Amino acid sequence: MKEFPLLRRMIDTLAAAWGPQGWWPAESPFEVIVGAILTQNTAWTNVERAIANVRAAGLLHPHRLRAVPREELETLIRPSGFFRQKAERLHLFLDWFIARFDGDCARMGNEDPDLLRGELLALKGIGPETADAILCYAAGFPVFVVDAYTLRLFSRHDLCAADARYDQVQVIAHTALPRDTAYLNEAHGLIVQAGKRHCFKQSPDCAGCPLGHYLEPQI
DNA sequence: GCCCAGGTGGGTA
DNA sequence: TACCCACATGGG
Repeated sequence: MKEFPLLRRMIDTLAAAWGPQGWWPAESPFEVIVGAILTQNTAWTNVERAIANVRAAGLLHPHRLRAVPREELETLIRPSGFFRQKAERLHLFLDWFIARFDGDCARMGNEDPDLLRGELLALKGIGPETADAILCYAAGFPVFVVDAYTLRLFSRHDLCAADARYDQVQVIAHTALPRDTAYLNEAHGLIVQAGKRHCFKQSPDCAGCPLGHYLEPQI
């Protein structure tokens, strides 16, 4: 495996080339949470349609969204796919979120992040990526979010095995990168951007990619 | 028509 | 632990 400092250089290279990413794409911390659940194994364009429906119905608020009947919620989020599961998951999350924080994202920031992560993971439908997205982008904790792009990029650059598990990949990021919310926030956004541009594979798409020189054949 | 997308949970060996 | 599968829509 390559040395972890490579990762720091890769992120800084992308940051210099592309500038601030303004990740996560949402207008409020609560919208981050809704998006994090709806985007599970789903293209973001479909999530946007679903969130637009929720917003248009005036339901992009914890208490109001919890009060919506299940079938109505399913109809609103249908474009994001897996709509039956996701409607249940949203309601289960909201039960906890309202009981625990009265639906106030800012109050999550006062908790111990490790304990909060454990509570989130205990909820049906909240796995490690969704939990970490909530911790970083809705609660403001310095947590790196691992996703499919991250695994592809890291394994392509020999930072981890192709079948590495979530926590292993996260440890690499937490070891190599500053434990700073703004930095880790940006790092994930840059990796998503790199993933969308197919920087994780050698192909004509890589022409002009800032990471091009990291893609030289490794002897 | 076919493959894939910013995952997760449940079942089985 | 390590697979396998269901879950559903929309775009390329």
